[in-house]
Amino acid sequence: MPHQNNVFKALSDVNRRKILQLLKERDMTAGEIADYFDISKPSISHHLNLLKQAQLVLDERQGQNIYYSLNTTVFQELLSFFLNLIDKEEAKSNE
Amino acid sequence: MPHQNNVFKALSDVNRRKILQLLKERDMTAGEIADYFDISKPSISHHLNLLKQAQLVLDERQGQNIYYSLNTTVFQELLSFFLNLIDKEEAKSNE
DNA sequence: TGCATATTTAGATGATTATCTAAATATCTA
DNA sequence: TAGATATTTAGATAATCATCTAAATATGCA
Repeated sequence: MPHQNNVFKALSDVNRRKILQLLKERDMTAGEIADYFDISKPSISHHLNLLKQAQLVLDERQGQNIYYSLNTTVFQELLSFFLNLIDKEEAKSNE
Repeated sequence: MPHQNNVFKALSDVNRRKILQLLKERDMTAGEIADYFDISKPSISHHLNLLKQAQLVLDERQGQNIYYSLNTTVFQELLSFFLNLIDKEEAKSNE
């Protein structure tokens, strides 16, 4: 159960959202991910760490590489957040 | 069509998310909203402005008051963002 | 063991951001 | 029009954050 604030903070950076989009297609190593960006590897590592703290991604070492993948569990929570806002709104307009 | 980055930045602050939760229940004036917080009115005004730029809220002046309300249109976009991530993930696991 | 590769950690720096107080603007009403 | 109320704007400050380089850690392999 990640702190909701961590999740939204993690999503507030365009590079981190781009990482999520990449991982949507397939699991990737930190190095592979870094190749898609113009920023340094330590910066990518920093972003991956924030995504990990938010539990938006999972990591698993395989030899020298660390593979990152999406953790969709937390996305379910996010969906609930937004659906809740919208549902209440619709309920209100039906009053 | 707000810039996606504005939307996520707007959601990245706990006070702004709390404002959205308040507006979920009913439309409120800037002053009424401020009463729910320990921070100054100018700070609340700043947060409302960011939410407005992200088009997450709408504002309408009525006399001396300015009423704020949720704008659910943009939430639909956000839902699409997350549903898209989850859908692709499920597609991948069905391969 | 020693070297190469992959990744992270440490520490510094510049940019962005949340917050404040003071002042300005808008509206209402006597 | 003058004073009161509601809200925003301006400008300053402290905290947070994204980024960098250099160094440390982890693993694989000859």
